[in-house]
Amino acid sequence: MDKQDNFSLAKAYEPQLYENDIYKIWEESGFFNPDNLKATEKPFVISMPPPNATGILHLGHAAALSYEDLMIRYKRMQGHQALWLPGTDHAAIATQTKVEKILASEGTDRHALGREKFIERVKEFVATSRDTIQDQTKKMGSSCDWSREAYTFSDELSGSVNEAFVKMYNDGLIYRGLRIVNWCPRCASTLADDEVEYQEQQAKLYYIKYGPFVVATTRPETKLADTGLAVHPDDERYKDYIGQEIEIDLAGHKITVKVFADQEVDPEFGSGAIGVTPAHSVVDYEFAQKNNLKIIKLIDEQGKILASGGKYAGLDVQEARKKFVADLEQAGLLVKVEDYANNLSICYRCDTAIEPLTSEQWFVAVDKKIPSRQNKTLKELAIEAVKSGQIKILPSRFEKIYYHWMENLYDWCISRQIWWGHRIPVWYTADQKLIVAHDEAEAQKLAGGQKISQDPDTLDTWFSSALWTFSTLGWPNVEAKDFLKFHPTSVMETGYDILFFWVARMILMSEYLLGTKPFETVYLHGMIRDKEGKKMSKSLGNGIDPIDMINLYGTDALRLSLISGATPGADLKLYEEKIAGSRNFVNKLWNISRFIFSQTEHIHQVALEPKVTDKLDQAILAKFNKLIKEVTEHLDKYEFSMASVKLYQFTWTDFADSYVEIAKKQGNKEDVLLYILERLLKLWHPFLPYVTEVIWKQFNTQTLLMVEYWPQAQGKVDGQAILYLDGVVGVISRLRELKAENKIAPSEFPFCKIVSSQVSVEHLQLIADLARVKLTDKDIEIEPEKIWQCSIYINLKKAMSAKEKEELENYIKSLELKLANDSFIQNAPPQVVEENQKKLAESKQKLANN
RNA sequence: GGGCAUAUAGCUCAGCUGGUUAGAGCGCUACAUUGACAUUGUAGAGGUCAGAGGUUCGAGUCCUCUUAUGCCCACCA
Repeated sequence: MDKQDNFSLAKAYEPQLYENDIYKIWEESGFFNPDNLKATEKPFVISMPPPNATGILHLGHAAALSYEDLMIRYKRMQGHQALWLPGTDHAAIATQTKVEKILASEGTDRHALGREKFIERVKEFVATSRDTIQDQTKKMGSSCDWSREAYTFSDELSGSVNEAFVKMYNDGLIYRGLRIVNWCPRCASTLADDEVEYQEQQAKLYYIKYGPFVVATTRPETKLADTGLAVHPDDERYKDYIGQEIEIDLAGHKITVKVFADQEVDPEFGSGAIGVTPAHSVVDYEFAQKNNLKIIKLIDEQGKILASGGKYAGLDVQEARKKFVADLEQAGLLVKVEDYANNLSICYRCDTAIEPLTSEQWFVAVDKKIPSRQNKTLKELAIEAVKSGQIKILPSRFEKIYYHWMENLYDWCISRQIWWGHRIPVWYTADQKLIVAHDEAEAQKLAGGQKISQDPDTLDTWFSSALWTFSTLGWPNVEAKDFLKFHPTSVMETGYDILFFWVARMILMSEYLLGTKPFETVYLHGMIRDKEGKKMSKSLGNGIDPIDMINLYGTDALRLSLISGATPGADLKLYEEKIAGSRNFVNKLWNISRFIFSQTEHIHQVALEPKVTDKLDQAILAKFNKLIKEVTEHLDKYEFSMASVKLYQFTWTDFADSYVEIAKKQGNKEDVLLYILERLLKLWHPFLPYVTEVIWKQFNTQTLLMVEYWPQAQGKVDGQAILYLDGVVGVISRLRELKAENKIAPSEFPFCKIVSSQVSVEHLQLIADLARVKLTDKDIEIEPEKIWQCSIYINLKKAMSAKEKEELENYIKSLELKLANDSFIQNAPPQVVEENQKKLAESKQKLANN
């Protein structure tokens, strides 16, 4: 009995018992580090999109980690030196916001702490949340190289940030200028254009008597700083005013506006006249540039009215609006107020309404020709990298979106007024001379002994992330071993929601700084949603915590759930039942292994495909070879879900339900079973790393499955054998169907005679055993039923229902009609015609049998 | 306002360049079950492939329009 001694697998797979140990073994093996892998193929590299160092892992991260680890493990098994470089992002605004909230709950704020203490506080916070993220990343089974773990705010990476800044400044690609910017009053900082989100809101549209005009506005208070009035050039009502400067009295507040014409003005909207406030509207700022308007700054960085607002000075925007509207009304200048739906711009980090205002900031010039790059602009370089096909974006429709975004990009505002982030590497002398340097010492030298102070602003967090693929590999040291070996990276796997924030900027920076692409392929995954398709969020309470799922069902189950059904660019609905289903599959794989091992005298590896004579063995090997081919092809095409579905079907249906059952009856299949199982574990490993590695241990090879070679299909796929197996299974199913239909208990064995010239006696017996019928040689007085290559004589009948009969008759009719159609016979390929004839014959037979 | 995506069984999704009576998993129904697995097995019910036109011998699959949903972009005050 004591085959039990051969193996030690519990009845059900309990992931909690194994996962931590297995991860430790992997980690200690050193194989996460490509330096310890034999180089048989060129390196395969993924830079892990650095999660923000602020919080916990959510399902989006879990999905990304699953896809990335899948690719990395697959490539590693194929003999590539696979490098998956992990890290975290200091996430400037997000982190600062978070810590400010904590401070607020303690009744203090960053100003009370002061800059240095505040930064210390953020560092503490980041250190603990980074540990959490690292633990959770490990829990997902991620085979990333922790020895190369990076952090955007480390000394090394800060060095590359300064290097990039200085180089760009020297090339004239970074400049300081007074322009209108997006200002978040809560963050007290500028934002880049793409960091602004829009939220539809119900607003009021105020119609204000404005000298001889009426203007409509959603923000009446800004009218205090109007310096222009725009009308359509063909608008008869206002033609005479064009070019004039008009003084306007707004309930005591006097302004002077220059009237000008612009095609952009819609004469139908509102009154057809637009009051222009250059300092506080992006559109108006552009009007001002074109028409040489004065710019009066009305609102300050705290959202308060400046002295230019006259008696409203000192009020905050909302109060000023109220008061001003009341004053207008009293002066009889408020014509009417309408309800109006418009888009409010809000901060993507804290949802606060954005205040556009003019301010002196640092910008990256995206439209400036670069002499060292054949006079191309940053924009052009970034567009070309994709247009030329050097970088592929999956799914490809995002390439168009990418072009559109790039083409419409304005200069990128990179200075932020927050404290947490890379300090802008610019120093000022007492007489405001500006010094750009790599560090303070260099700046000091350049200042020639003068006293200097550093610019207080920090850089946009995306500036440092844009360098991620190479700053993590040693750049700016272009001789660095890692940089030479691993850049450009292979795949950038990330969510489509940060295509612009991050992917686009990495391309831009890499093309400019290195003259090469940062990666070959961009794989954009979709968002993870709940069963209703809603975004998972804390406020909705519909979020699933990946760690909870791992504790309940195991990491492998979670990973498989995130992989199957996911296609690039498409959102994935995830729900607990799906994860439970994956858990069931993992357990199935476990039990298949358990059974095979229990049947085996000595568990061993079977190096070569077993030589077999039985057609059923040939068939399962043929199906398996086909599977290897398909799975490999799907993975090469980034069709992860397809690969998992094919593996799932083979494992459960073909292998467990069909072949293992056959093997139980026939016996003596040890080598075929072991041969397939061993390779099946390998194929599954990138999807289900833990359970496969645990089972693998039973082979006692002292090797890790993680670094075993990816299986290769042997020879041509034997299609004949596959058809034979499918035929046998078909007959078994038919017999079971007849039994079930006739309410014959599974334990009963009705007599049955099966005649076939193609199927061996042994296999006929097998069919009978699996279908649970008793074979007899005696004649049974009944019309045989023809299934595949067998004639079945059995005293059972499935009575065709009236509906089924009707359906069959209709089907026969449609076939007859089709075959009677000359143009079908002429146009359709002969193969198709033949198939239809065959189907007709079969259907007629089936009808006759009833 | 522009663009993109999706629409197939109660639910989540396959269905490649047009040619099996449209498939899977979950759920549902019936039956079974103490030596791989109830995290199981066997069988079954369930769809006019969003709607309307068109191309074709033939359309879930191609074209046009319509509808619904979701997303992205956009300076309509």
